[in-house]
Amino acid sequence: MEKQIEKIDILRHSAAHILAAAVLELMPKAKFAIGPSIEDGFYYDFDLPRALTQEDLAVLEEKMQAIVKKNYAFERKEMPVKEAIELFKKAEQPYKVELIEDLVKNQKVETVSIYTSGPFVDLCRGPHVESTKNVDAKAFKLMKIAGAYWRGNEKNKMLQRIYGTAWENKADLEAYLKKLEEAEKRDHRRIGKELDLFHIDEQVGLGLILWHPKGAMLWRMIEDFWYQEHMKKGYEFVRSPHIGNRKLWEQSGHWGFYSGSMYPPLEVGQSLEELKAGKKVGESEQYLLKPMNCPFHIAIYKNSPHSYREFPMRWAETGTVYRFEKKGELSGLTRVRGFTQDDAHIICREDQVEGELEEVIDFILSTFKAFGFNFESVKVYLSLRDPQNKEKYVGNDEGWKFSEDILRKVANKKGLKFEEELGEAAFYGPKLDFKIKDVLGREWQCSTLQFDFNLSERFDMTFANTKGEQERPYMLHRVLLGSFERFIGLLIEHYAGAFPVWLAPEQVWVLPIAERHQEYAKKLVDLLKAEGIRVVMKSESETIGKKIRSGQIQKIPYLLVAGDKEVEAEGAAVRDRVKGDLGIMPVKDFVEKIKQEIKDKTR
RNA sequence: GCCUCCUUAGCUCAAUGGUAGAGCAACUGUUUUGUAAACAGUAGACGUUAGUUCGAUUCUAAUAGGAGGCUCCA
Repeated sequence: MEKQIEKIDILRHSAAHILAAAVLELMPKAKFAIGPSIEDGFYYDFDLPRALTQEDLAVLEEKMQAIVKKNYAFERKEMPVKEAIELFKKAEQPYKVELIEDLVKNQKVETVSIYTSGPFVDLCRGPHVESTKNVDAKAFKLMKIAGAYWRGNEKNKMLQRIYGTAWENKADLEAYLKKLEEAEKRDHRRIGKELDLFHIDEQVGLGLILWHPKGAMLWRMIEDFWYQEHMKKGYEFVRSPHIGNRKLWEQSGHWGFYSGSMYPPLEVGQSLEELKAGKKVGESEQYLLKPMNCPFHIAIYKNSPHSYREFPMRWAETGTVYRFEKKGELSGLTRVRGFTQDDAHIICREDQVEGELEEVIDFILSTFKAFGFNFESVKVYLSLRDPQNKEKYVGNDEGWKFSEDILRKVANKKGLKFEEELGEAAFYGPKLDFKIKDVLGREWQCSTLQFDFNLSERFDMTFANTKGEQERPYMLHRVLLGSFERFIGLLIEHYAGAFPVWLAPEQVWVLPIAERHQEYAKKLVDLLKAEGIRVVMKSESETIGKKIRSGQIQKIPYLLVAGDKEVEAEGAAVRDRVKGDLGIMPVKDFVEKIKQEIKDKTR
């Protein structure tokens, strides 16, 4: 079904045409590609005689405003294909000609529509606003210049893309710009620095995260929770090494499909000296840093014969994997080269698949909930095989049909609102992907539930069925968080660094007012520590106001002030991160309160 | 990897073709404090390498990192 076109999209698309008209004025030799509306704005791709600069953007904005003022009508004209091709050939617009030719080829169109606004003529399906004046000259802004490949293909020419934002009125534009500014403050890279959680060190290597004590504590809390939940759900834990023989990956098929994004093999069997001397050793072997955990779990399975009675087997591991992502693709914690998956493989019989899929979906939903992610902010995709492009996948058609159908069925049964995406499946099977948006609106895959009907074949996994015959099991691959790195990045942004008590690396600071309160403060600290609460003593010779300020900046859930009154009352003045001063509370009451909150994961 | 932009102290920022200035943080001392910044002092930086120039942090180029796109994302 076609998506309904919103009024604001029409406005944005019209703004894209106005931008193109401005570019035409600036560079009459410009060649035009495409210019759609997008979330919050629009873009237009150009092939230009020279590179655009920041100054050009300002000039183009002025030209756009002038075009708006001129009040050009957007005039639609239906035109036979031949005539349109002629028109754009004459205008030396090869990209438009190519677009029309493709429309003819793929959709068998006989006419195309052309929109004219003043001197600018464009191939366009429309619709548009009536006139350039319908676009508020004060409600759009050109944001940035970027490169983009023609038709999104790396092998094609890179065009220059101008991104803009457009709104119905000035107030909306300003609100949007303000929102961007606010989003920047929640950026996990910024908060990671402010709260001293992690850093990426040039000397260590790109995309490799160094976790500082507070960040590692956060990780620990998440991981502890993860283990607890898996125990409850009947999972067992396995562990596997960081490297493995290349043959393993050849057998799995990963080497054939994805060696390009693996770290190059380590040559093992020769010494460093021999390597330097260029000596090849006969029995040298190649080892790979593992880009995923599955072959190891399969090896564990294959170590002994299995019976149908053992199923389902649910084997989980927080396994660190390494993928050599292209440099330009790396981004903070969300796209890295070394990361720890909260992986699990479920090996089961055909009659168990559906139930297991359902249970994993429930597990995913409850996990998101535990971390405060509102499910509306999670996008779900059913990633299918592209039947046009079969060489990217293994396995037969029946297998694909069976596994795709069952995933769709279960997703529907669970009431998931999902979009289907062709060509996004793993090479060994279809999957359900759960993506969370970051502060800039980019979606990042976290959970994924993959139905694999191929690796068991490739690795010759078997079990004895009720008749004593050998049968192939099915295998589900799944992660809930995705990777700790990415998930923590998104979590930081979700909470803007103000983690709920159960996750906060430092839950309580104790702030003695004067020197004479140090001893009492120390007693408080010891008491809380004995209760398993993560507490820090702030004994610096600073004013109480200063200590409170830094506690607030560090987003510590509770600050306990200890002065004369508290010593007297054998309590602590509790300051809540959000509510402020709660007054003096008996220590026991506070311990009970915070322990309850930690247990309930409420705040 | 490709396109555009950015890189000054631990952090946030300033200035300049004639060897850099501040706030916070750090350190030392004084202060002993009542719910978002006590006072004084000390130490600390032009990403790297070339080029232009009498002289480069400033201009140019390369390189390394970073940001946003594109591509990719098992």
